Amino acid sequence: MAASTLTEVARLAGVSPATASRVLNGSARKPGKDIADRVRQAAESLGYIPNAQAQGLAKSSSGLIGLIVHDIADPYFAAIARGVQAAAREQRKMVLLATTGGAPGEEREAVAAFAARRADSIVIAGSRSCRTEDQDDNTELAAELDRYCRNGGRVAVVGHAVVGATAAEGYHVVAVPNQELAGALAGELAAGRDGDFVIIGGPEGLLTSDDRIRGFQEGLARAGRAPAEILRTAFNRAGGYEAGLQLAARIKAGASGGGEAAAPKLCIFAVNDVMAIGASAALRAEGLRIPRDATIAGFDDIETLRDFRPALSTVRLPLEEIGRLATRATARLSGGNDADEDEEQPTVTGEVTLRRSTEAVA
Amino acid sequence: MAASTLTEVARLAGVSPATASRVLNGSARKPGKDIADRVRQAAESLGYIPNAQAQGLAKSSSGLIGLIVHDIADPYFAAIARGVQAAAREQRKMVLLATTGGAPGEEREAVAAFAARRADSIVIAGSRSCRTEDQDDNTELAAELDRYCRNGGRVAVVGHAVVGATAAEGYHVVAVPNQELAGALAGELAAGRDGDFVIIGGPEGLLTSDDRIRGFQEGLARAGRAPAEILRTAFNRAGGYEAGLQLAARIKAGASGGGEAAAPKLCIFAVNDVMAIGASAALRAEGLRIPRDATIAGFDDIETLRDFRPALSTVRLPLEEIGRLATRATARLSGGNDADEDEEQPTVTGEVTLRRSTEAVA
DNA sequence: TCGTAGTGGGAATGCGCTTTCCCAGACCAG
DNA sequence: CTGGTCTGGGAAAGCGCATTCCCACTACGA
Repeated sequence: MAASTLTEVARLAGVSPATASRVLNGSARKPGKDIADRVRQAAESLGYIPNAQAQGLAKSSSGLIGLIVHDIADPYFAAIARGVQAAAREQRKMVLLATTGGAPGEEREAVAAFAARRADSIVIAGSRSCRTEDQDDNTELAAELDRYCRNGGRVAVVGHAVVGATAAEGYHVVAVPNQELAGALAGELAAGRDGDFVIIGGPEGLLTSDDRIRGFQEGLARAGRAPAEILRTAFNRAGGYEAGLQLAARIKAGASGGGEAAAPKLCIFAVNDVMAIGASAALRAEGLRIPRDATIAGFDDIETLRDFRPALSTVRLPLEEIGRLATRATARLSGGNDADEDEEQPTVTGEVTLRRSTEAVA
Repeated sequence: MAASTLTEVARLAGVSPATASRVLNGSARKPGKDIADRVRQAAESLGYIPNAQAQGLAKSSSGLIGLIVHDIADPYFAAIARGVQAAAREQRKMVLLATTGGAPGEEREAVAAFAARRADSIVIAGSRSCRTEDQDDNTELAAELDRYCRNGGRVAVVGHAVVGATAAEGYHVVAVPNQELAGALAGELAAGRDGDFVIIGGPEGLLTSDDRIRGFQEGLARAGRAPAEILRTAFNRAGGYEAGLQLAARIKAGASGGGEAAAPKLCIFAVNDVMAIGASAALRAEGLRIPRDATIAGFDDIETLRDFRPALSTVRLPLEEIGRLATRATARLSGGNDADEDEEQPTVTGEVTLRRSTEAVA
């Protein structure tokens, strides 16, 4: 038994398919009450479910929102996804998920797939990369997005514009003040502390990571501190762990080496919480304690990680809200005047959140 | 400029749409090489992207897999989602996401929406509920799923069959041995420990929670221990925290009250990791230490939570694998003989993982 | 030489729905 | 009573593609 069609419903109700369509799926024209009831009843008794594909074909709009993330199991993306999902529900749309591991090439494929499905809009989360090895893929990704926009699609990208994208119609960027916030964090950390700073960053060219690093250095400079050394590693827990091991060795060497009064403690800034947790685990595995032997801060304020001990100092980012904003941005139809559109853009703000992991121990 | 169509490509290449279709999208008939090249080139120059909606309409199959979870930001579901996504990619399909908060009513809506989109299959994750208040919704959900299956859809549900679902064709259940594993956990915890046990469980009627509770009690019984008291609370961190506060008060009362030799320590079993973490946080907030003042174990072995201190004893569940299995189960076409189908079903196993949080302190 | 199978391409139909266009009847003012 | 405007319903034309026929042509054996 195949799913029943509008035509069948119409026949059962004794009306034309046109009328059935008008009553079952919103239309400007409202058929008479008695007829409407008949149709609705027929639909009910047949268990009619409109074929969204056909509807999409006919109306050329699918009710789909494409979401591109690196990894849906990463709590950072999961939080954003929750926001996207919530906003999608507001718009009575469904979200199509694509995970790419962050590779621009796969992102391009995902965009193409979304375009093929005629997704009404696309939300791209996840750090943009401008590494030279990604250059070609980025160009293609930009071209694909461009085409998608020209064909009427709306896209929102979290953080940074896709490298090389020409600011087409319908292209939104939800700016995240990574740099400013990292600077503020550095400022607060620098106050009343005299040890050196070390940054555990992602691979060079990852825009989010680079912004946070740059901002942190700027903040340090403003506080009259020397720039921090930068350790490059993978942008995930494993990377943080690895860097943490290096630092642990260094700290232990410093502690045993210097007979002088307690060498000023190292303050570690990992460019995201997950890396910070990895680094903490490494330090702990090496027998070091936080904040006694070193202090550490992250970025993002991942919800799942808030129960960690020592509580991680970090920068709170309204991840879910970001997802929501991005999604909403793609929803604004070209109805209003363009000027308005730019004004209304709500802006994302974060908040430096100092916790135990960077406290001075008595 | 609208997206270009197959017809346009065909015209540019100087062939019929039929031929263009045959070369661009796999067909049994392979047109001649020269023609194929011409078509491909035309498609390339036009930036042709096939309209998946139209394809779906014509072939009546969408290349979509629907995934239903309670909350995508919950690491449990995020992990499963990752597996589903991976399996979907194997099948060259995309995943459509729906979050329901666990309400059967919303799950029904999601199934209907997936059916409307003609999703090829649906994967339902998340604990089934058999609370009386959900009874009606469950019935409707079951009916909806039934209809979906009858219309050729395949569905896989993680853990338990939807209450009231008639085992239709194409309905798979990925069994998770919650009960057995909880029993094993209880057994291992009971060995060499004499304090009382307390279970922090979800609301009565949540099947997953109930299974784990039942299994744990059985395990306790096998070990010759009295059944544990059960605290019912919300199936999330907040619930765990709340229960933790209660227990903390109780522990403190017991400690101060009894002048006798150290009252045997309480061992807490929270039916999932997130709740366990919540409970731990509550205990800590009340000045109690784990495992010194009480021991605690969870269930799931959520990846993000593994760096927690004290490391949480738990039962490792291959969440990602579960998502993958569920998705693959829906992929098996009715090609093979049915007998085979049942044999091959790979089975999910977990592993009791004792860590610091349940160690006996010296 | 003719007949037949086989090959490769095109015309046409339909997937299920929306929407424009058309038409019959109702209703009102003149 | 007639001409006009609404109103509400139906017919039909797509939306973009897959696919079933059908046909022209070639190749081959008899």
